[in-house]
Amino acid sequence: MSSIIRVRFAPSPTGPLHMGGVRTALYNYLFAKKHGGDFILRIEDTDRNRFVPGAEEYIIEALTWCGITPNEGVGFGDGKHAPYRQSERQGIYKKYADQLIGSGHAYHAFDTEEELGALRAEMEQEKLSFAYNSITRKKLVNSLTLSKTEVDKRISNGEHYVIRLRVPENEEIHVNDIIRGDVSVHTSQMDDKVLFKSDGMPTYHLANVVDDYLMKITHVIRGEEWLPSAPLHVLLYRSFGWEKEMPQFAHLPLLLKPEGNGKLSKRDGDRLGFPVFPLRWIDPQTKEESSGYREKEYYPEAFTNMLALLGWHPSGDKEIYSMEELIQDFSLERVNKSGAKFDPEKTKWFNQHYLRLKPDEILAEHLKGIIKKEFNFNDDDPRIQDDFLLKAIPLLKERVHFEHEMLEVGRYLFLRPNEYDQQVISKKWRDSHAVFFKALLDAYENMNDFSSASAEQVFQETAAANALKPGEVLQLFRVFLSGQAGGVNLFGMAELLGQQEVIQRMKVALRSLNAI
RNA sequence: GGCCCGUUCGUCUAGGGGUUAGGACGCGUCCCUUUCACGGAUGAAACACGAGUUCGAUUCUCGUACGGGCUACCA
Repeated sequence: MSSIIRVRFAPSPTGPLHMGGVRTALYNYLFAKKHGGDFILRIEDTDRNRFVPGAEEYIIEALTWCGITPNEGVGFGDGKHAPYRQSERQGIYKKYADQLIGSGHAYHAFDTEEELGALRAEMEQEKLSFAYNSITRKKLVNSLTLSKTEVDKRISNGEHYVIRLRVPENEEIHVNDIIRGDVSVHTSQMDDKVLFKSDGMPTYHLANVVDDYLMKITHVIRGEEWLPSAPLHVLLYRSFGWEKEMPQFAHLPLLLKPEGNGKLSKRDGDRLGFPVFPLRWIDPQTKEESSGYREKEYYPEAFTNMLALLGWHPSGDKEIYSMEELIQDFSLERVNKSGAKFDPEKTKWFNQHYLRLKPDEILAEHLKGIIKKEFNFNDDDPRIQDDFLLKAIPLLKERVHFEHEMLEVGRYLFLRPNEYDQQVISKKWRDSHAVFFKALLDAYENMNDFSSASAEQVFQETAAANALKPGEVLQLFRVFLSGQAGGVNLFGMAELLGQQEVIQRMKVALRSLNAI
């Protein structure tokens, strides 16, 4: 009786989703698709203080851009288990918290945040740490130390309270993790976590377990930062009597910053010069802008390919993976245990790879857009016509990692040079070369078929006729055409520019050298 | 501090009791190209340390070191 696989990605809308979150979503998605299961997007917005407007929309847009599309959940059509936003499920949780109180697995606690904070500070003074647990709960203000009438009175008086899990004494709690195997924690190390807050909202722990149960989640795939609270969740399933329905856990290794130590964070990206977010984000409060992979012209397939391999690896050497192939090959068993430092260089390499795979027609179309934006050419300008652009792309696409670099690298294909590389001129130019270039000009003017091959042939012949090795004048020719010492294939460029333009550019250059 | 998790080239990783420890990014050299890039070839570059088990450990076990995570009425 294999029930259908159901997984969920459950971010909280406290800001833009960062790439670590995207990877978690990706692994969930891959696992679900691999097994023909469901992938659900649930929004965990139980913390009203940290709610950030726009964050939920950002999450949906980011997943969509990456091609990681939930088939159920917020923003992706209603499913059987709607709503998928925890703030809209608020009425559900209290009942379950009360169930735990009824069965003796949880209790009311009246200690205020301030009181506990003071206690904590006090103990820290003496180098001790405070935990609300099986020892300290006996000395604090809760339904275990207060009489039933006192508790009822406080509650009916509207006094604020929280509901805490009553962690059993002296037990080993085991979590069977698909990636890490058996992980166990002794209950003496656990504290009586708050399940239900005094503002009427559940905490993550309660809401998460209840929703996963209600939504029939079979596998919880999430970041390693949740591993320490996994035993608590196991305890919750047990306390509810849901052990048979308990999902399997898989805790993913963290994404680490490229340099130094620690978890990859918002700050690293713009400091180190790469995005940590899939999409650009402008903080609604501070107006601070964080760059995104999409706006930096990374392709989503390059981004997801890179992300998939950061923590997971197939048994072979294959590295270029389409989403379909990832779904084919993915397995949680092959997810690594250790954290992975993110490498921006390799991400660029992935992008370069996918750029070369793009059809020239697409790149030409995009280049047209870039040029129009940059130069204000007329619509009928020959330099933005398809046939011209289509010939330019092969010259450019091999030398760039990103589309916008095509213009940076090949600016001179579209504009005449306004200055010439002086190093080349002073190193290579001899007044005696004027004879050769005048002859070349002449020869080019008289050509009928001006192609890359014929232009090169004529160049060679003219050089020979002038007793010159081509190498002596080739780079000068390049500088005359482009202004630059290096660049795209020289005679390919000549063919692209065309006979008349080549002649024009040569004349301008030779005049500036007083050679003609 | 306590608890939990981890540790193969600089980075991502494959491998797994006996291997010249493999690949990719990056870096170096050479070839191609009279440029640059692409491509091709090639080089440098790793099993954290110490015990134990074993004929033999990078691989298994235990410690140590180091790294990371968690330790809120945040997720």
